[in-house]
Amino acid sequence: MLEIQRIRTDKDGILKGLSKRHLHAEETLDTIIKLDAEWRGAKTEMDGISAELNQFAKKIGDLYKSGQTVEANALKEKTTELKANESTLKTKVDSLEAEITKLLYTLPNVPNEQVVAGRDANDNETVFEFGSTPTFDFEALPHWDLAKKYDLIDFELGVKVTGAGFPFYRGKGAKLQRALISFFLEEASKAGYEEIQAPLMVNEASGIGTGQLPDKEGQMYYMPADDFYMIPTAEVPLTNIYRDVILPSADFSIKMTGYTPCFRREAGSYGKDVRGLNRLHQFDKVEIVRIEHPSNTAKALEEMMEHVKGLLEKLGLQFRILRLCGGDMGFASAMTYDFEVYSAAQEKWLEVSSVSRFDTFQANRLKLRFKDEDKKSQLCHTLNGSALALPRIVAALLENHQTADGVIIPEVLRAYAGFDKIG
RNA sequence: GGAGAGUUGGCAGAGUGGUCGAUUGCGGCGGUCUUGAAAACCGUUGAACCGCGAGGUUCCGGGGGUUCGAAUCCCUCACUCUCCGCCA
Repeated sequence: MLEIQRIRTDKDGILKGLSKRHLHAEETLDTIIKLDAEWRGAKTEMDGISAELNQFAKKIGDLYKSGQTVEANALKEKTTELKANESTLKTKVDSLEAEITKLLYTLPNVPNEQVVAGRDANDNETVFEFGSTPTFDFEALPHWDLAKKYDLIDFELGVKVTGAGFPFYRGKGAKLQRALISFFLEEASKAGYEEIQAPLMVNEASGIGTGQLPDKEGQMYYMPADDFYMIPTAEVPLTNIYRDVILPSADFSIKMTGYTPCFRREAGSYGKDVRGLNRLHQFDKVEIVRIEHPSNTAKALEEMMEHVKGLLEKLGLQFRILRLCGGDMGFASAMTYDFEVYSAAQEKWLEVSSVSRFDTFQANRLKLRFKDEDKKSQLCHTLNGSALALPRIVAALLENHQTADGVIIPEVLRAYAGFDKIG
């Protein structure tokens, strides 16, 4: 959520930023500014009346105590009208507040100055490339065929037991999952992230804190009996640890990592885009989350990208990094880098990680602040990224490291997996 | 699932209608003393909003009500804890 203060003072800057998302927010901003002015007027007036009423109450109390009942009763009558005015104003203030908040919720984050304008994925900028496309002297199979051939993943069984998008992993497939999770968590620990096991369901306040709610309910599984949401990413529970927290000094840098299954209801999409592991309702992911002083955000983002790069290099996967254009960025993001791995057998790029800075957008909703040198509360910055999401990594590993007689497991995974080849 | 008890400032914990944004202790910060530290002593220490400022308003789990006046009384919702039951 954008800060109202910022809208008051930097409307043009915000408009310019949002236009990179192809969002024309002038009308919304003007409405907010107008409502805010009304709100401040009504609030000031109401506060004045409250102050007056407080004075009366004090006087009446004193009069009663000194036995001057008649005078006290006379004063009481004077309060009636004031109370009515106060009540009217309160209604007005409350409804203005609600209206403003509702509008604020509709505005996405303002893109960073480095972000280019653009409409969709076609306008993203490639900022880094690594590796080369493997070539095969036999007919390379897509991962869903490899998964079947080596009995690694059973999609049909998932349909039977749960539904589409909930696969079973078995044998070496299951062990490969576990190996990847362990590898990712270990690497994150080595990089200084605290490993955390988080709940897989969260309450409504947490959903609002990180921006999934309101409005995007449909993307999450919801348990009405208990009013819980299944997490779409570990970002939600990890970041919400710091909801309503004021860090005591400006000297902090919080680095967390966690493995969780992630649950996405998703919508739309069909055909080969959702085939196999490309898009699932439940998948595994190791997430990294950082909470930083605003002056450290750029550096933190850089470090997170280096971390993810390192993982992909160690797995021997060809990848590229895209800086998303305004139109392709998530609602809460100020800047996002997507990591895509090339799938040789599918001949397409698969998104395996998304590293973003949110600046104060989440912190404002979370009320996550720190005390600066002047003991003033200031909003922190939040960042997060996948390091990494498993399914498409598995797809790429199977497809890119396949040979005519099996799939070679990357060196770094062998100790975790307990085998060096599938098949 | 059954029964009961709670929810107050970073923490602990007072406070049953006005002098309460709230006693006290711990912790934090500043100081005195000390070569330095500890101890002791003194002072200080919640958040949000409106206002150029002076200052004002709001917040004692959330919401509503009674009253001139509510942390305190009433209603309602949520959550937590204890005991019993069930259970990984």
